[in-house]
Amino acid sequence: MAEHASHNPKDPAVRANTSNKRMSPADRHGRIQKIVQNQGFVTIEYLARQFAVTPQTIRRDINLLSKEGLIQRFHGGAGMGSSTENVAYNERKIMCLEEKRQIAKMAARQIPDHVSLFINIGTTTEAVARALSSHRRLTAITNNLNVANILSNNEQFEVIVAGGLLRHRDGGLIGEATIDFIRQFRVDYGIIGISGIDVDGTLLDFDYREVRAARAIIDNSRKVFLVADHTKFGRNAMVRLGNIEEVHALFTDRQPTAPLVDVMARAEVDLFVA
Amino acid sequence: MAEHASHNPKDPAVRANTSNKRMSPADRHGRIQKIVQNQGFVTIEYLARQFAVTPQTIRRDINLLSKEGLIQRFHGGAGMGSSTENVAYNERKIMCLEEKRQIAKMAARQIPDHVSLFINIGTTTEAVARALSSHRRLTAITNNLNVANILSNNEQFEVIVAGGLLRHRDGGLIGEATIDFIRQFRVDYGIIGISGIDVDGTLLDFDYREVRAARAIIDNSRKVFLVADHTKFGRNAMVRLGNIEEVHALFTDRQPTAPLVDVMARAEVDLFVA
DNA sequence: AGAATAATGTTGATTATACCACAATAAATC
DNA sequence: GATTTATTGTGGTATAATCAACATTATTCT
Repeated sequence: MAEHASHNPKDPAVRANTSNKRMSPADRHGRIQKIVQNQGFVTIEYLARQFAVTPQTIRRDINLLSKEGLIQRFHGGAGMGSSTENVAYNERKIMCLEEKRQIAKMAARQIPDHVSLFINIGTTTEAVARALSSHRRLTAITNNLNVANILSNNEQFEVIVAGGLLRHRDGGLIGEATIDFIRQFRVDYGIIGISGIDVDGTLLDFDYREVRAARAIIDNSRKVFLVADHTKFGRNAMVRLGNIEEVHALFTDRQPTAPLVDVMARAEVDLFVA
Repeated sequence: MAEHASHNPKDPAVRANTSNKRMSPADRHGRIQKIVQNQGFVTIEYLARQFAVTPQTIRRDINLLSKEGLIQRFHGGAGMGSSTENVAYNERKIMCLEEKRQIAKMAARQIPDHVSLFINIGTTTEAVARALSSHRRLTAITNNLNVANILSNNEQFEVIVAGGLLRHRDGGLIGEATIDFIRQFRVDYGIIGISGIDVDGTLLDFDYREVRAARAIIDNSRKVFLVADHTKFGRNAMVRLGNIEEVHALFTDRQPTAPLVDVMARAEVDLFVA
């Protein structure tokens, strides 16, 4: 009755490659993980043939492994997670990626070697961390796990992670413990992002806990750099962080509106446009 | 008589990728190929977002490129042409990996839902974190960035990262700040790994800063679980962490030597062997 | 051995992706 | 500037992959 011969476990042509006995699920999981790591990407069909089981079983395995973060699940197959390669982080928020890269590059150029700095939460600040990769002997304190991972690739950097509650969404660390931790330091440069900048220069964000962390960074940095792409201009958010007058330089990708430029000029805030 | 000017590959790519203007198809093809080569596998959705075009356009690109044999087409995405078709089964040192999985699974079974726990540095403790993935509503404090990443995949978990100096090698957080941070909490379960266990039950490690963190975890946990594979038995390391009498349970993959079992029995340390 | 448990296979409904043909847009040529 | 050509977007439809539930088979435990 076995019409689907290709999936029949008893078919000698498709039996497991090391032994004719069915291997345990745990063994299979380990081998799947290894295959995925070697190949980069494999289809479910391929794995089903390799282990002489139905695709459904492989799907269950892959669901499990991806739940544990060991591999990444795709439609029709599985690929490497971000365990060994630092390639993939949150794929969702890579809008304006190129703009952010330009902004970050520009900001990194204004930061010398051998300095200490804060870097807080935000995709743009993450871009700055990447742009700093060829700097030398930096000491960086961050409440962003992605930034920590990026910077830790450079052996020369001393990376200090601020403790606190981990926000699942973006790897940000927040809470009272984070604030207290940040307050222990006083650094040369503070790199902060922002969710919105009002026309009068008010800096706005959505999460008050993140604002408090940013506040602590501003208060404990000798120079403060604000990085923000043009979508942040005029954008409204709930929580007030402060005013743009408090920062020393704004890095962005488009000329801000005239009123904002006026405010910045009066407060002697440097403006860098990519 | 412009015959096939549009597909001319010699046409110099003058359009910069930085501009928000739409890039030429040829440029996009080149960049897609590069991205695929770097990442190993990317989804069509991802590429569509990257280039701000519809998935359909990406599909046309991928069909073209795969027709030329430059990349390989998959359901939902594209990957590298697998130049190395050989499914070389490499080293067998995943043995330890598999054993760690077993140990971790066993330990996870002894941990209820809705509890708080410390998890410290070590590959075995990372395995425990993975094994905990289907638990519910755990609060975990860790000084291991990998553990933090693993646990943050579960939305139900409250993950607290202990601050401190980041060790590049393994993503561990160490230093005085880490100790102070850990001391702020008192949790139900402490999960610790170890580099060596002497025959008399002395727990040993290599890095004194890591030992101090583990010490703090033991002192502030109501129950302490030690996870260690059999390679740790009798292995020597420099720094003394404490004695096995201080832990409540040992999870391992092989029966320890008789003297050690005696010590554990006297101190009423539970022994779990996978 | 027999019962309990875990793992796998099977099926049909559901969802996601792919394809096709044509309309709309942008670039290029005259 | 109008026309031609290439390129991309937009539906509708086909196909593949996923999921959920249950039946079946291995495995484990007493």
